[in-house]
Amino acid sequence: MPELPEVETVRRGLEPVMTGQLIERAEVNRPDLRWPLPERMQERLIGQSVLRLRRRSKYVLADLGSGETLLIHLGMSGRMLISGAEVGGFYHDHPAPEKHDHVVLHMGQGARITFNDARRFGHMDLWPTEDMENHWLIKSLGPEPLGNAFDGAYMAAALKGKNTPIKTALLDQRIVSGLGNIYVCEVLFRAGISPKRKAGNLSAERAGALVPIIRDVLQDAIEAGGSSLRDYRQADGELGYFQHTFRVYDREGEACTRDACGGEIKRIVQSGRSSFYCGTCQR
DNA sequence: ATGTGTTCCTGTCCGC
DNA sequence: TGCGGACAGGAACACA
Repeated sequence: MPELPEVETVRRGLEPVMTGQLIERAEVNRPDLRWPLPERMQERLIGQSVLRLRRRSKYVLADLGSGETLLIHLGMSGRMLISGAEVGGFYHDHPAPEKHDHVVLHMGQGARITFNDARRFGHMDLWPTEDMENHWLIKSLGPEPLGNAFDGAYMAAALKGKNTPIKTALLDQRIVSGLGNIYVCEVLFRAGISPKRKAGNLSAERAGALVPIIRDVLQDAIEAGGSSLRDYRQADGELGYFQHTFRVYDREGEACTRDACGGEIKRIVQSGRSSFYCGTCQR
């Protein structure tokens, strides 16, 4: 699930129970996530205050009073659960422990944050705050799609000469960071560009036109996530999963929703991932 | 340097 | 109802 909008929703949901609060205790049930968790993680977390919660690409970054930053990546199946606190105006009691609860943070005021990740593609790390941009997972990330450095000129230059399909290029976090499989499909649909088109074959105009579309798609999804946080009425305090309707993703065989198109949504596999697109209006 | 395929894990769903 | 295979929102890594 977690692409940039979901990660941002998780960050916003964690903010009230983390920012300005103390980590009183940390449980590590399984240290072997995608990579081993950092040495002495519990000790380095215990007693630390959370100064601020940030997001870079699909990473949540919690700056601690110790001068270290806790990096959180959700991978494919990572979930964050808040309990012992109000979420969206509703108090969520502590649930029974579940199978893949790998890390549990016990915060001040009795709140608890549980990181659950069945596939264990997620990760956590601790790294000096001042050196965060040099963290090995962060340093080669491309620009933030919602930031100022990401503009039409940049996009055109980044795609120029690329032989790879545009679908693959937009998934490449070095080109632009934060998009995943779902939102790349949605972006290409809105742009009317076939996922099979070679990135370098796009005109500078069409490449540049991707920028406001990418921003809109992400912004819309973040807003949908925000409203799901506001109206939190689910049984648990799980963050980041919100019902969002997609125009093409997972709609193989359905009719294209673009006015007067009448095409059919197709699915192909590109570099091992499904691409959904309209064969008629995406060129 | 680039582009492509494989790999890490578990869970779910679909057809036989 | 069981079983095998495909597939899942990520991304590093090994290889041509």
